[in-house]
Amino acid sequence: MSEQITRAEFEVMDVLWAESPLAASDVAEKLAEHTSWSLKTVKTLLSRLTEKGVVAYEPDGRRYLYRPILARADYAQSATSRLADQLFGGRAAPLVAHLAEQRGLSRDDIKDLEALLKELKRDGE
Amino acid sequence: MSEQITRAEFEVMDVLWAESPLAASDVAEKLAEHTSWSLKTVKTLLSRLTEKGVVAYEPDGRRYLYRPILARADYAQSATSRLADQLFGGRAAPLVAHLAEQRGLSRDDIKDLEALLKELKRDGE
DNA sequence: GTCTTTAGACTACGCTTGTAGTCAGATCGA
DNA sequence: TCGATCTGACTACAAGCGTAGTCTAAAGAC
Repeated sequence: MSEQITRAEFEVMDVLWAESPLAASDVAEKLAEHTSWSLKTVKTLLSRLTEKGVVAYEPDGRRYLYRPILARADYAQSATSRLADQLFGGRAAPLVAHLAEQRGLSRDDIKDLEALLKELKRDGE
Repeated sequence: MSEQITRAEFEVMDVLWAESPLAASDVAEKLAEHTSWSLKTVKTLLSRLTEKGVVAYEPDGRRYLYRPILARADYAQSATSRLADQLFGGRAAPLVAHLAEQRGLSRDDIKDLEALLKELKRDGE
């Protein structure tokens, strides 16, 4: 269902995922911290996102407040799946292996993963 | 360094990663198994990939043989990292959690991951 | 009540991407 | 040797994307 979200659009979504609803100017302000996009640009991106059905807006006086429809977790899941399918035949282990190889996993990462695995094993039985 | 590889370009790379060097017609033939791209399309994609510096070619009679310069593992690593950074703050565990939640992990996946973790722990000490 | 500001609507424009088409030279088959 | 064929080089073109600009109506400043 959900159409492609582009890089620029993702940045906007990420702001909305962190806090919503927000007016276009608020989104632009947050984005200004790490981009140099004009308010116009941000508004265009918001329009495209609403066209794509992943952001909704409601009137608030003479402006709109925007909020995500697509949840971050859903987006994360589909993006992760796509990557796993494309590159690793859908398997998780080689994916983690690549992450580990490139940057190493912290002790905490390993602990989290172990806990996760334990839980998965319990569920699987 | 490596520029963006698009979806269509990735399909071409995937063929070359599986077997190389190949002539354009061979690549097109393999791709025909799951796409309906014309030979022309495939050639355009190969040209763009060589422009991007991720594919090299050598003359072979009156045609070229293409081979990947960018290794599959390198691409996989950078794509995986990008995803992890974008969506999971660079952490592996939540990434795996998402994969697991959506599709479950097979017993083999879990075994592989456990082995990988054991190894990582050993290395870390 | 006019002037300025601010919001959204609509438009723009060059670059990238997906998907080819045309042209010209080399080669092959007869 | 002469056309058919195959290859690469170059060109095309619409849709998507990054990045705004203009137009217009409403609201606030005085």
